[in-house]
Amino acid sequence: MLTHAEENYLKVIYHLSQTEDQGISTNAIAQKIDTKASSVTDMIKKLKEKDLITHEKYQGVFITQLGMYTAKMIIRKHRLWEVFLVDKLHFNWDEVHDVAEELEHIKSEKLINALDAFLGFPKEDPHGDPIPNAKGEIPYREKELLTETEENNNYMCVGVKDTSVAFLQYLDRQKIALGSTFMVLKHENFDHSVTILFQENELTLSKVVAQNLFVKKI
Amino acid sequence: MLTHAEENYLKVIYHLSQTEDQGISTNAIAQKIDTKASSVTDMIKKLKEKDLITHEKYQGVFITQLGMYTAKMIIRKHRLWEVFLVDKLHFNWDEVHDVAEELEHIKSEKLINALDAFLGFPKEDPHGDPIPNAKGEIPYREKELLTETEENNNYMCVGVKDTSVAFLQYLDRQKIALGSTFMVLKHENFDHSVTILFQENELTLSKVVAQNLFVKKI
DNA sequence: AAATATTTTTAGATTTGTCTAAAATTATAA
DNA sequence: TTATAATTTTAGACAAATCTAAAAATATTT
Repeated sequence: MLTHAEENYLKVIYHLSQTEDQGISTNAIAQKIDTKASSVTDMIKKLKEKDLITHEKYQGVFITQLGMYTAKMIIRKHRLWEVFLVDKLHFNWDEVHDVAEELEHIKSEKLINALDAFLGFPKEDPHGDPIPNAKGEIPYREKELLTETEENNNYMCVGVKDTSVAFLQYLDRQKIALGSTFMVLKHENFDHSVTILFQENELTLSKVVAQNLFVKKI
Repeated sequence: MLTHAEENYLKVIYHLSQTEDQGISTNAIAQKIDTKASSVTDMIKKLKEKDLITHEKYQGVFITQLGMYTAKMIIRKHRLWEVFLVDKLHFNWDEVHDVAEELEHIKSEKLINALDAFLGFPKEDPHGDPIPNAKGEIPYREKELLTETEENNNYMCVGVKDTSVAFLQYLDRQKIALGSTFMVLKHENFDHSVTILFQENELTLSKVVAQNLFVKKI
């Protein structure tokens, strides 16, 4: 059984491992958890002791199979609770993160599987991120960044890379939500902005925005 | 902001205060929390510092107005989550306590009020205990113990005093649930058992059972 | 009312998770 | 390739919540 702190570290190590085939550095973890490197070193010892990660002094952290499965169960809980908050309690997608960070630590397999069924076995959370199933399998969904799209093709918005309140509220103001469809009109070479035809209007999205919107060709 | 431990102590002190107009003794708290008296003394200092209780050395604990309100908000959360588990996730009434003990510590006023609305502003939890509203008001419901009833009158089961798994499963086996109706046939003087006419059968309930069943005359 | 028992508090220790400051190691640069 | 910089670990400290053992206060009993 893991403490809340151990679960939070493990989740961060899992996410960092997704885009890193080297060992994860102590500093990288410290930065994500917003803590000091010395605290991370201490926690590394505890997670290693529980066979969730491997670690040699000064060599970075690798997550084990057990660690990956455990992390995916935490992520499963987080994302299912987010769906609950949005679908059932009518939270906005920018309001769910902090509450889900607390709810993800509730320890009851029966609870989370019953919640999954109650929600209709959703495949994605309110930000378009995939929800691991009870076995730890993560459903694949085709998607690409708006920056990678082709002009004069139609796309549907299927996810956000940045899930910050600021970005989500920006999208709300532009009336862009998951499921929104549009045509890509022009990739501007100069500033890498993307102009789309959305709800009968031309809308220009900056590079930063385009780099954080996942879309799918339709 | 309170820690989980502080909330658990406060809840226990609140419950003990309901049936005690003296100060609550250190030992009484220790017994309920299943901890040592010395640990209780330490925690008393913390709760006193936060103005949730008053306490003079060796004199027992009294809960303050702030303490009562705070405790009722925790109980509100506990009972609303129990309703959610039973009504929405189809938990049995004997399976909800431990999970609700965890869920009651989730800190979000918006969450708990949205949950209240989602559940249709229930007045009672799955054991018939009243749910404080957002202001801390506790709805009153007429009820008496089965031991106090009159022969040849009709009653409805409206709550349980003992919420242990053993008692709840016993009631399940007898097919007695909240809302069940029956006629009280006989109070047996010898052993204080109560015989009822329930679903066309005579059923004799022991003194222990009758002392823990809340009913209402219909 | 003094002796005994019980309750409560204090003192000091332990575990978890954090910190600062210093030491050890690795990486970078002149 | 040595000097410098950055990273990582260790050492020691602290707060929260717990414990045991002993001391202090209160309650009970003869």
